[in-house]
Amino acid sequence: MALTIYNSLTRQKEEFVPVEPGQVGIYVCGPTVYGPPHLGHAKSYITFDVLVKHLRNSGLKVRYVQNITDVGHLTDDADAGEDKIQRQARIDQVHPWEVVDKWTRQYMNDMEKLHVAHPSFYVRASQHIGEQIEAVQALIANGSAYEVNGNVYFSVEAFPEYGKLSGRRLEEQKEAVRVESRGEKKNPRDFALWKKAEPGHILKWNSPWGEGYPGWHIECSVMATKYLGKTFDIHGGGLENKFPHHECEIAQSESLNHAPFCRYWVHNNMVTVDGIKMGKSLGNFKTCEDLLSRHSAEAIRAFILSTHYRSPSNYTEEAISATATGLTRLSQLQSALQELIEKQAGAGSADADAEKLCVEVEKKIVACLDDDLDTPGAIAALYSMVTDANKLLASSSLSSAGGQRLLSLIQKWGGEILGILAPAGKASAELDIAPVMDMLINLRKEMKAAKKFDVADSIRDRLKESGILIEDTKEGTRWRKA
RNA sequence: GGCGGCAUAGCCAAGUGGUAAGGCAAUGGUCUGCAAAACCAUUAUUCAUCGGUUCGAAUCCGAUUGCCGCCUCCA
Repeated sequence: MALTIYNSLTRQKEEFVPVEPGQVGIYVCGPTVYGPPHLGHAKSYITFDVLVKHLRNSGLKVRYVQNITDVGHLTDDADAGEDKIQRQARIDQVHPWEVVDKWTRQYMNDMEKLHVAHPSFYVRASQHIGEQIEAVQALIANGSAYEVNGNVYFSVEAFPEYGKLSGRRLEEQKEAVRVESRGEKKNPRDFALWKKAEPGHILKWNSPWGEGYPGWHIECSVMATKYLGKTFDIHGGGLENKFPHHECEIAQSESLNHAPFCRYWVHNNMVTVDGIKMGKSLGNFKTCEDLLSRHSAEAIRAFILSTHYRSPSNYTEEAISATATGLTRLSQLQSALQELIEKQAGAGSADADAEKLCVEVEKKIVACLDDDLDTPGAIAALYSMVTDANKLLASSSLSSAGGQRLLSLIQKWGGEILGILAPAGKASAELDIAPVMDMLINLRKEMKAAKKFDVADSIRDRLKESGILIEDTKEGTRWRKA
């Protein structure tokens, strides 16, 4: 069984074969750090988080590199516009590096809260200025680029395959672009490799062409090939980056290295809110911080992963709430299994069934993830396993060992890999309310014995109002947080 | 205008030629003093519409309608 993944470059699903057997190099476009991380970031990075975890679980050694774009870049790829970071710095009246630092930290914080594992390492555009300058020089030297007035442009006509990723034909594009936008470029589709710093521009570096800063696309080409090789396995990112960003990356890299840049292009789809594009100008974008204040990380992940990565996720409050409700079945099972394990139940006749169930479910989950990262399918497999596990549990013929087997399975896939199951028992570290709860539960038990059900119900109702649920079972009363 | 994607039950969502996964919501039942949780059962003769290919199509092809994204920064 091996991974099959949809390759945007060939527009079909392909069996994944790494350049180096047993090893995977993956590069994912990270955020430009000038504002709060939002649900769109979450979709992208949760997707690649699961991909990487799945690859590692499959026995592959993965080097996962993600960039942090901390060099401004213009709001407009033509010659107008302002550096995004600098603009934010002006608005906040701080130094650009303060903007960069603040949002880098926020990004990493949010990702950690969302159980998105750290990449193998992050790379920063600002720390690879030298390499970028060298790449631009080499491109000029081999005739792929030219300098005009301190700006350097890549000449798309020097790369006949330009457009192969996005399906845009250069000839068709020419007509569409208005002549007046051409400026000093030889071809209006030429894109900047190096920009001259206008007066007042703060984030700038010395270069053979004077003070300036690197163009938008060159950082990814340089950093990806530096750490992963001239031809590496997977390049990931959001769909909206397919053109022009990724198209330009291919043009630069392949003109420079004369080797295929990346074998598999993986693009995740977008997030909409109530059916409409999420965007700053529309004022409907959901930040991770805001979402995390109202929903668990597990619910957010489950919401994202319950839609295939190549389909758009439509955020509605109703949808994410329903997802969260569904998730309680999984955590209920986890608690029930832990209870069984603590009881140290002896050999059970259902253990063989549990083992069989685990083998089947794991096989199914792996098959789903291997099939172009079908996370909705994997979650469905996990859910139907919950029903079966509950049946085994209800049969009272499961031993602690059998319970442990089931528990390990849901913790591995639900917890570690998909990240939709919170580890149990981590709650209430601040204050141990267990003794208080014991007291209340005993009191309620006495009331029930005395047939004072109104009092017993009142205790239960009031606890519910405080966010604690009381459940009477044959083994006694238990409680949990709502 | 160019490029790409999507339309599956009240809602979310799989399905990649062999006769519609899973979740939420709802209803009935078992259990319970009553609940909760759990389990059982029911909920799409049908996959936007119209044609075509095929023994057979939600799945392939064509047309139509609607929605979304990209083409300017964006995950």
